[in-house]
This record gives sequence, structure tokens and C-alpha cells, in this order.
Amino acid sequence: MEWSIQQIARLAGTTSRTLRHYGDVGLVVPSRVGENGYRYYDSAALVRLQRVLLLRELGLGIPAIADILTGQRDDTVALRAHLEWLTNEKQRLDRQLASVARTISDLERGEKPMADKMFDGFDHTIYKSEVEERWGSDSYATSDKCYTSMSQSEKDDFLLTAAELASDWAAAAERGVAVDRAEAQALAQRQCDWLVGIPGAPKSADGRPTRQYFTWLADSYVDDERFAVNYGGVIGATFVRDTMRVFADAHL
Amino acid sequence: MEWSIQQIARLAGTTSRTLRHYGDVGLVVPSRVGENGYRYYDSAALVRLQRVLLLRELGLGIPAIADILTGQRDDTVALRAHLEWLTNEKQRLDRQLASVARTISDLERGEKPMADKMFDGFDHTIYKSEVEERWGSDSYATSDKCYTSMSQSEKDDFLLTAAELASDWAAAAERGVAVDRAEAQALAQRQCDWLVGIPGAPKSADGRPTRQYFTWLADSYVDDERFAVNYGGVIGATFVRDTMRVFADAHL
DNA sequence: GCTTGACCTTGACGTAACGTCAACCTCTAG
DNA sequence: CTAGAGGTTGACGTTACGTCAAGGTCAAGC
Repeated sequence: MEWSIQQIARLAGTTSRTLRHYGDVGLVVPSRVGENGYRYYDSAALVRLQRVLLLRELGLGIPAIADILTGQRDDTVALRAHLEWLTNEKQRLDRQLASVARTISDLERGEKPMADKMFDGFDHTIYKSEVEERWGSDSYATSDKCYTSMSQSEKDDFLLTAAELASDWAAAAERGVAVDRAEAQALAQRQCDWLVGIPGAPKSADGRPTRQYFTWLADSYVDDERFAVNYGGVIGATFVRDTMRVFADAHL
Repeated sequence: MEWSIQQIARLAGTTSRTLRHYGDVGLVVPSRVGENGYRYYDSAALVRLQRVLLLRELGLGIPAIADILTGQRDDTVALRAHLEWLTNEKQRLDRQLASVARTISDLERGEKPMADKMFDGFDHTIYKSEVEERWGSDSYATSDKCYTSMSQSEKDDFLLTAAELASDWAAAAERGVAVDRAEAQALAQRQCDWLVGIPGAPKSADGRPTRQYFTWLADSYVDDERFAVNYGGVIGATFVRDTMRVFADAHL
């Protein structure tokens, strides 16, 4: 028994285009090709096609299926690997689902979820629980209240100052020891000045950030990779931290 | 303040290639382009880029993000639509996960899950619960035992007979009323003969399928889309059913 | 002024698995 | 003989960039 390409497509519940594609990649080849170029498939081809379609429905890719059909890979092994990949995909989707749901609720309550991302990596005051735990429960609230009362351009400026500072830090860190001490200390001074403008940052009587807070921030830049990445990675952040420590010893 | 393409890429945690892509599609365009062709980005561009990257991490596509940024769509509405799409994807993944897991366990217990798919749409005996419920608990077991004792070539022949029959049915149904009665009844006879060879099919004393089973099968071809698709869709299956009914009235 | 190296540009191909024309040939039934 | 269904190869489109390739630009050191 022999079928034309359309007939076997209908039998197997797929399309002729798919059959041609499988022929092109060598997954399911016609059992016979007429001298007019027509493709014909026999029962063995139909059985093979059914297996391919089953595995495709399970989500396996064409190369993986080819490995199974040629006997290069055991089917249970391949399916187990595929199961793991499916599990990872599911987890990724779950995380996205949660993020989207949270973003929606944030938007509906009038909050600005964009702000998080924008400050991410520049300002510790966004990490509510951590900051409150270490520096008092109204530290975050103060910072947040101040930020939400800013105009858009003020927010931009605020963010930009932080971004610019981080950029300069990263550039300096890249040159590493080649940067002279005065330049490095000037950056630390800018960092200090920037903290003065942050309402949530703990400050001593003279208005400057406390030494404890300043050194904690410096350590965080290395320990927390959410920040390190913006300051030239762990290596760059280490340079930033050391420079800030020297500054703290001298001026705070 | 202005940054080069690499600088803003580092600031935002992405790549320069992505920036160029966004420029090409008009999502985030440089605030200035030097006469040497260099792209430069200002603070507004950085803010916009941050929003884009946030939405991308949530899984939104570029056109959707563009709609949001131009104000053509409300962000909560777009996110809600995206949430629904994510939910569907998750369900699809869940189904695939379950199928893969079941297939693995089937394979390990020595069963042949491919058989299901091959018979799918040709033979009711594969639908364990339904068949048992209607035609006795050992109907499925008998059929299954017989099938697993077949050699591979015998299985292929068995399947092929069914597939060929379905194909001929579909072809006849396509021509519809144009096919003459004798031909249609001949097909019904082949269907009847085929059922004789199926161990699980209920048979009367003379060895032929019971009339009840035959008509039930005919009805199923229309009612169950898993079968209808192989017999020329609902329209085709209706023709098959009516032909089989006529045959049953005359011969069973 | 020259070299070196980092950074910039545009252009183009590759990705997964087909869907979808387009242009043209082949078979079959009336 | 012709219409229509069905076949062929070829090629582009899809998603969001990654990854060369070839070549221009800029800052720094000799």
C-alpha cells in the first residue's frame, strides 16, 4: 500500500508541508519518488511518521527525535532530559506569571513598579526589608515618601546622578590601580555627597552619612551581585569598596 | 549627560546589539547621532530603555511594548492580556509535562505508548475506560493481549488495514452522494470484516460484530472528533455513519 | 606622525519548525 | 481539451536578537 503526500498527511493528521520538511531534513523520507518527482509513502513510513508526530507533541525538537529514531539515544533517556527542560521552562513561566501579577497589582494601587528597576543597583533604599532591618523602620518610609513626591524630571536627575556615578566608578575600577588616589577619593566624595541627598540614609549630627552606613554600603557593593554588576562586577566593586573604606577612615 | 552605546548598555544591563536593534525598530532611538554615525543616549532614553527592559523581562513582545510606550494601550490592560497568554502557556506546558512523564513510565513498564497514537482514530479498543464501560471489562483486555502478541509486521498490517479503510471512507465521503450505493455498502462490508479480526469487538454467535456495537461505532465516528478527523471530518463521518447504519439494517 | 587597541558603523547570516505565497508541472475526470 | 485538484522546487516570514565580517573613528603611547 502506498499513499500520496496529501493522503498520508490526512491519515496522520498533519500537513503536506510538514512532510516535505521532514523529507528535507531526513527525518521521514518517502519510500519512493516517482519519475515526476511525486513522493509516495508506504506503511513503514507511516509508522515512522506516527512516532515522530507523537514525540513532537511531547515537545521534543527534530534533532532529538532524529537521535531517538536512529537509535543513537535511548528514548527514555532523551525523554528524561526533555522532562528536565520542561520543568525549567515551567519554573521560568511561573516566575514571569508572579512578576506580571505583582506588577499589575502595583500599577492598580498607583505605585510605580518602574522605579524599582531604575533604582536597582544604585540605591539601597529600595530594598525595603533589608534597609529597615538594619537602619530602622522609618528609613525606607522616609526615602520612599521623598521619592514619590519628586517631579518626573527630579526623579530622572536623581537616577541619573546615581547612574553617572556608577558609570564613573566602573570606568575607574577598570583602570584599577592605574587610577591615582586623588581621583579615586574624589569619586568617594561624590558618593558621599549623593548619600547626603538621600532622605533614607542614616546621617550623623553634621549631616554627613554615618560611617557605619557608608562602610555597610561599600561592603554591599561587593557582597550583593545586584549591585556589583553596576559597579564593574565583583572585581570592580572590590575596588570601589576599598576606596570608600579609605575615604570613610579619613573623613567620616 | 550623554552616554555612548556601550556605556548605556552596561548601565542598563544589556548589550549594544540590543540597543541597535531597538533603534532599528524604533523602540529606543538615540537622542543624538554624531556626524560619524555614533549613537548617543541621554537620560530620557535611559529611562525609556529601563521601562522597555522591565517589560521584556516580564515576557512582553516588542510590538506590545511599543504600544504601551506610545500610549496606544494602557499598561494594565496589556499586562492583563499578557497574563492570560502566560496562563495558557503554562497550561500547555503542564499538559506536556504530564504526557512526557506518563510516556516515560509506560516505556519503563515495557509498554509501547506509540501504539496508542497509531491506533488513534481507527480503533475504539484503545480507549480502555470507554470500551470497558460499554462492552464489558474484558473487552479491552482481550484486544490488548492480542495486539501485544502480534509481531511487528502483523501490527503494521493491522494498522494499515485500518488506515487504508479510513482513507477510502474519507475519499468516498468527499464525493458524497455521488458515490453509488453498492460502493458505499462494499466499504461498510470491509469495515465489518475488519471488526471480525478485532478480538475485543463484541460479536454475535455467527462471528459477525453485533448490531449494537456496529451502530455504536458508527455513531462514535461522528460524535467523537478524535475519529471524525480521520474519516473526512464531521461531514465525512456523517456519511460513513449513515452508510454503516444502512449496512447494519440489511446485514446484522 | 604612526601604531595599537578599544569602540563604533552597516550588512548579513543564523536561529526552530514549519506557514505561506509564487511559478510552474502533472494527473484525472467530464 | 480543459478545468481543477494536487504535485514540485524555491524562497521569504516568523522572534529578538547573537555572531561574525569588513571597515571607519578615537584616544593614548612611541
